[in-house]
Amino acid sequence: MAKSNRLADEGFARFKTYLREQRLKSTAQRDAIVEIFLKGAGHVSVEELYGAVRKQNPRIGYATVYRTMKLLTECGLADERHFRNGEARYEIAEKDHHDHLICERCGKIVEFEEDRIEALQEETARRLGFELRGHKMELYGVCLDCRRRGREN
Amino acid sequence: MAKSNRLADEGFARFKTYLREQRLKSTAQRDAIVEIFLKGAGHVSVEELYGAVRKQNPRIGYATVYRTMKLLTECGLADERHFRNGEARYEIAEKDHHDHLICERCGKIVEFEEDRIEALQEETARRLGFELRGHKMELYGVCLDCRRRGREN
DNA sequence: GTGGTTGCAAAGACTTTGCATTGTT
DNA sequence: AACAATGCAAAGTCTTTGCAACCAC
Repeated sequence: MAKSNRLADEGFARFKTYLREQRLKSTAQRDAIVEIFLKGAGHVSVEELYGAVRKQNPRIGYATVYRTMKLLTECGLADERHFRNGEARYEIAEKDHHDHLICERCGKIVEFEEDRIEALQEETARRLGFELRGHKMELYGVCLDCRRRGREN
Repeated sequence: MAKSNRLADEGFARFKTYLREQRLKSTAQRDAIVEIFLKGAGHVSVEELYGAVRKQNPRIGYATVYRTMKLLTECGLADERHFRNGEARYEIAEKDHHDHLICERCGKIVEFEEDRIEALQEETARRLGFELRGHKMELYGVCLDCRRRGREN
């Protein structure tokens, strides 16, 4: 455990720098939350994060998780997203943009990127008089495993 | 007023049929909500709908609006969506699919469709082993009016 | 008359906030 | 020591649900 990966470490460092710049304080709680978030698979709900963080440090409240995720979002390390039901989920904001493909049966979320789609989005926005700033695209379908599983039964 | 348009009338008829099929009852409240929803511009929040419906019939509660919108969603006449903040907004489910282009400044929502993007989505899903069932795409940017307004100030 | 429907208010899910206490700097 | 951060619980949103009165069929 405590396996480190470059992305998480860079993110962590960036978070620390952000705190210093803003004259905010480093605390064990923030460290724990940010570390777990950055090492996680992404697309975490606050509840999941709270659960994971609590295993490491049971003296942490929901409010702190919410407040820390807001911080992370402000400093650009996390993106807040609302899938299907409107519950907030956070994902690591990575340099390279990607979109989501979601299985309607098992809930699996696969990330992908497709430059040809991005180009067409840009073109479409311009055609309609908009200056494109960002986008959100989610494809919903049924994954291979679930289709296979369906046939077995 | 009471201007009718074909789409709204068709939708209304379809709703009535659905009620009959399910052995549910027609009520003044349901009629009012569905009528206002179908004649509206789309992308209504429950709150907006509640406000509009109340002008016509003040004896209507929030619960009824929620329940009726759920009915409309079940019978395929409305789509429930969660934009930016997770609050539910409903739009008329039309035959032909479209996506959304949203102005980050004024909140204006423009609908568009772009077959080339849809084709690429299909292709992408297949490539990743998914059977595509649907999608959601939102482009965010700044509209012409807002850019113009920005320059004036 | 029967059984679905309504409005209200209460309860739920998720998130934010107030405040005394705790912890960083 | 100053003051931000925390945990808790209370308050806030948005949405759902329980229930007696009500209304469509």
